[in-house]
Amino acid sequence: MNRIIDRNSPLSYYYQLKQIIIAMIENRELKENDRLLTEKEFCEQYDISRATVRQALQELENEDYIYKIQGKGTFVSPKKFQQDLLKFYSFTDEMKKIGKVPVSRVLNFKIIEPNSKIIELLRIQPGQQVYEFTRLRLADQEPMILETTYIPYDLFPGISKSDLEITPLYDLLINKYNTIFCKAEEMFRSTLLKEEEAEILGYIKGGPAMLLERLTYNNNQQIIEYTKSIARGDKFKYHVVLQK
Amino acid sequence: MNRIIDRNSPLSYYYQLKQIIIAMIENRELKENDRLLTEKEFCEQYDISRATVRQALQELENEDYIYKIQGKGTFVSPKKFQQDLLKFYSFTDEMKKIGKVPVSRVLNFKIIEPNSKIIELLRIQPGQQVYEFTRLRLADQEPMILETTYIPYDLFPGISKSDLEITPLYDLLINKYNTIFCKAEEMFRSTLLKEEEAEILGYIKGGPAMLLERLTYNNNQQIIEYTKSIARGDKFKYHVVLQK
DNA sequence: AAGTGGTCTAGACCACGGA
DNA sequence: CCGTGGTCTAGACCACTTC
Repeated sequence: MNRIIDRNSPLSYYYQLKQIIIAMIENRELKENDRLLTEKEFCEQYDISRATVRQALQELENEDYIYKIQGKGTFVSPKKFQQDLLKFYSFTDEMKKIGKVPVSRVLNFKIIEPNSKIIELLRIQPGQQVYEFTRLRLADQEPMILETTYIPYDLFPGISKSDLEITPLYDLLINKYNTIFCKAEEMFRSTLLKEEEAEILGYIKGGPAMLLERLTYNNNQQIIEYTKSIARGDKFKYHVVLQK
Repeated sequence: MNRIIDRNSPLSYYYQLKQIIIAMIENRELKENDRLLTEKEFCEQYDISRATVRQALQELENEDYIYKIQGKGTFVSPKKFQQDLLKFYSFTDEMKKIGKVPVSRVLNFKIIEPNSKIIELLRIQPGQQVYEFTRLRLADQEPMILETTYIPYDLFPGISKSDLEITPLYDLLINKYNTIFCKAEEMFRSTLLKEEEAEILGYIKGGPAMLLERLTYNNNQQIIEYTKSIARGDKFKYHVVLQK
């Protein structure tokens, strides 16, 4: 990435400036809430007019890369969408919200050669290894959800069972592996509890249950996680708000 | 709404122009895909500079009120979110997508004094009447979903059973009553089919089912619909994508 | 008072679409 | 070709924050 405006480029100046600033944010040269150059400084440094600088900054603000405070300056946005996305799926937060104490037990932790269904879902090559682990989520010591997760080994080498027991999965991927979550896809179906599921969840065989499948993507559009969950139908509900 | 820029107003010119244009769109003086004045014409008509006009139009484009086509002009956006919102819930569209023929049968149509649960959900006053009707949705003649809907009578006086049989509900509310859909809230749970539900849906008692509840809001934040649905668990799945 | 972003002007040239 | 929106300049004054 050239850190100057190319006067012969077919790309507009404001667009080139945007790309320069985005690159600095994604390279971590600029971190969350860091202050950018002032508009005047951008004008001088890149020898462009203030209107051009303002167009670049305005678009970056619209795209949530930065925020502006009059009289103070322009700053790098915290990654709010990623937070929202994770909050959306956070068993821990949801349970705390309704005053329950969340606990997660790792029942099973393996590194395996996946079957063809998992290979297809994770979009990996045959022969690539994946983590497979099953977690039981409890609220106030009552079993709620049984989750089995598949994660490509190559993307996150060196995760151990004890990592999972200590640290929430998403915290691990974000902090240890610098992962950025960009997209998630989730599917719900109703089903009936099988005997072994009923036993683990402490509920009756044939009881109502929600079957959830989740695919999570990073900022390179790679699939970083596939999780299949069984949630107790008497305890679990799903709420969506759609608003402009 | 004054259709001139007030030079003494504390409001900025571009903001005043935005409000003028929004008012024209919401008054239906400008309809979907109508062309607006050109930027030059706005400059002349309101005696402001082109940069000011462009700021107003840029923000309106960001807010999806308008779209611009270089060389052609600026146009009023179709109400895409409303379409998306409805598409999201449109049984008809979903079935067509997978090549099934959707049919809807109105099993029951009444105007009632609602019970306290419905009064609370619809946020109406005791004594106000509501429509209550039950529809069975079929795909290729196979029963899929059983929906019971409650709608405040006062907001939409004069709906008849035959209206519902002829016209999709949302088309009726949009076109006959000029309703604008702004927000919807939906809740899912797993449950087991009761005997009478199983009979209507042509499935086994105790079979898996999805219980859906939906609240729909108009642009005045009034609740215009509460629907409780039972969907066959073996036929129905729900898919969500979250993306920045 | 000095420095920041917010608004606004008057003017220029370019790229695209249509007659 | 002309009219449209797209980009860019150089400069002005205002409102807000900090010192």
